[in-house]
Amino acid sequence: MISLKQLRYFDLLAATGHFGRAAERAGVTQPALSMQIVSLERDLGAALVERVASGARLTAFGVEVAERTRRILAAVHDLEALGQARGAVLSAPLRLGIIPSVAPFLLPRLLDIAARDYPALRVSVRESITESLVEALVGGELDAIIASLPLHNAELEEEAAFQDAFLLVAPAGTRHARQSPALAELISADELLLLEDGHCIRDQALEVCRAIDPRRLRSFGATSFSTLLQLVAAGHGVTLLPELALNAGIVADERVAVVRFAAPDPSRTLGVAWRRRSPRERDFRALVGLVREAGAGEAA
Amino acid sequence: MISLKQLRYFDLLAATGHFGRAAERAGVTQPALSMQIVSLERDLGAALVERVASGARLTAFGVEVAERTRRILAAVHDLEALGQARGAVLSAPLRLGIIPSVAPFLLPRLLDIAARDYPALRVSVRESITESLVEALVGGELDAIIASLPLHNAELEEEAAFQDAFLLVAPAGTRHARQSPALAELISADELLLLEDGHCIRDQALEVCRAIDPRRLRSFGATSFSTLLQLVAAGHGVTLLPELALNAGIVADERVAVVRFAAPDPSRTLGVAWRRRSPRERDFRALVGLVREAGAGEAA
DNA sequence: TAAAAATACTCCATAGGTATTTTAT
DNA sequence: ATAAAATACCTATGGAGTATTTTTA
Repeated sequence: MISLKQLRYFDLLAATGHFGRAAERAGVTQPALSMQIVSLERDLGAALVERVASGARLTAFGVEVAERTRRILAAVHDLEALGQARGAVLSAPLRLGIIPSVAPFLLPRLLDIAARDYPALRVSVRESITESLVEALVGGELDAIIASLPLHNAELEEEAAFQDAFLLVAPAGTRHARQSPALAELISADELLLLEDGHCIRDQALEVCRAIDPRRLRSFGATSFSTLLQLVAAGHGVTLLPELALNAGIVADERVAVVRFAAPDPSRTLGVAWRRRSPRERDFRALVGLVREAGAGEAA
Repeated sequence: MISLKQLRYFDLLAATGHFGRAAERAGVTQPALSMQIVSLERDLGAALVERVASGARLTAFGVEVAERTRRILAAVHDLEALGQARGAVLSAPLRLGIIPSVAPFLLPRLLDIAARDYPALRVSVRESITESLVEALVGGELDAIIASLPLHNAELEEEAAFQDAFLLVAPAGTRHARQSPALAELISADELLLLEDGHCIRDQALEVCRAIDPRRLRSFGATSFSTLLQLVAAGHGVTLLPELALNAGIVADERVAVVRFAAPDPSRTLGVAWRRRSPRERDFRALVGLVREAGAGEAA
């Protein structure tokens, strides 16, 4: 009969790939963990890991079991949180994920507002691209994430906080800088500068510039807006910048001009997502309010 | 620390409402089960049941925990099934749900076909309305259900098997019986006879007869097509019958006429649904094939 | 008063610890 | 030869059994 102990140990083993380190993180000795893994393999009727000299390597079956294990442990985690959820709103520690194109501009104000309204709240933040945030969220490593919505994931629930418009940033004096309102159709593939692959804002920008064939883009991608702005200032092309970033004052270079697109101006929806049936839904809805206030504050 | 043992016992307690009977079903003594429930309550920090003279009554918190518990146990059940899933297709016992408006006409042929193609398969069937089938499916009591799709449930995956057309059944000689092709708009609320509330086919029939205000319907509802047909034969009104039922030969009364609607004739989609990430997806897709064959056989 | 659950206690299965051996590179 | 996991063996926690008491309608 399968036990949660087996699953907890196996989850750590899958994460570390090493019996000894998994045991250490579980707070037990290596043989204790080994025995539970063996018993889990017996219960499931197949090997979960391949024992190699460097440690443990998941079998294909093990990968499948590890994923299910994470979901089960996340559900148990939520069940345990259910008891505590009946305390004050946003009082329990919050493990928050946030995408890189938002984090530097929203987090400072968000944390200020949170500290003001919910002084007891302790927030730990992970910054990463949407894909890995969603994975961590579903796997129970995070409680909620701030990202561009919708995420199209049936296991998640989400609520929009505010709209973030895209603005065109071009070298001062060029035709794009004079254009008003800017037309996304006029941007060509060889002048558009974007963040590297994986950033949702890259895909969104390409969505805005429908005429561009993604394969014709320059192959490199920047890792930050600052880099992009430096490239634009040096005359290497144009880029799209979310209003959120602009309002945070990251454009302070006379060599670049910022142009608003014609209405309806392209924008993305920023908001909060969490696991369906998380007992902390009340917390997360309150968080949406904070994000909205932080976003509005930046936009003001 | 929460254990599956606690959850398994609590699930039985929630189902029986009685410590003694839950213990019996768990195969342990009453004190053993009681202690696990107490320890679960301690872990969750609140009472799950109210101890009354007649047994145990779930608290509001307990109801919430019971629902989560069922989901967790279903996920664990699926995990355990993962090991066995690598046997032959449709070889493990199948707990199948099926709606009443389909069961009597499809099941005989379906079971014949299954016995022919998968002699090792053991099927246990539960017949009930969609709502309770879905609940049982999500809770892990059933492996798959045959129902009218789509079910609009994010936790389920589904595949259509075949279309089942609606036919009009009217007393022979009346205007409806002469009408060809039949017009759903000509049916009035006081002559339409339907199954009782909860049967999906009732809602589907009302969907077909858009002009009818459901509140103006006769308040009673029949519990079977046979009853409906008797009523129609006796001249009490008309009803809609799925082609599946007709082909099973349940209309053998000269006093009633069956009329096909004009193209595009109204129909419902029948198919199979199962829990997302069930390891037996391969089984269920094979089942869809059987259902399709059984449905086509009836339609021939 | 009767049915049901909690408590008291006893026992044993098993999880986990330490020490050691086996395995793989 | 070395790191890692399995095995052997011992201990102790706690899950489960029986007997009994307490609770509640």
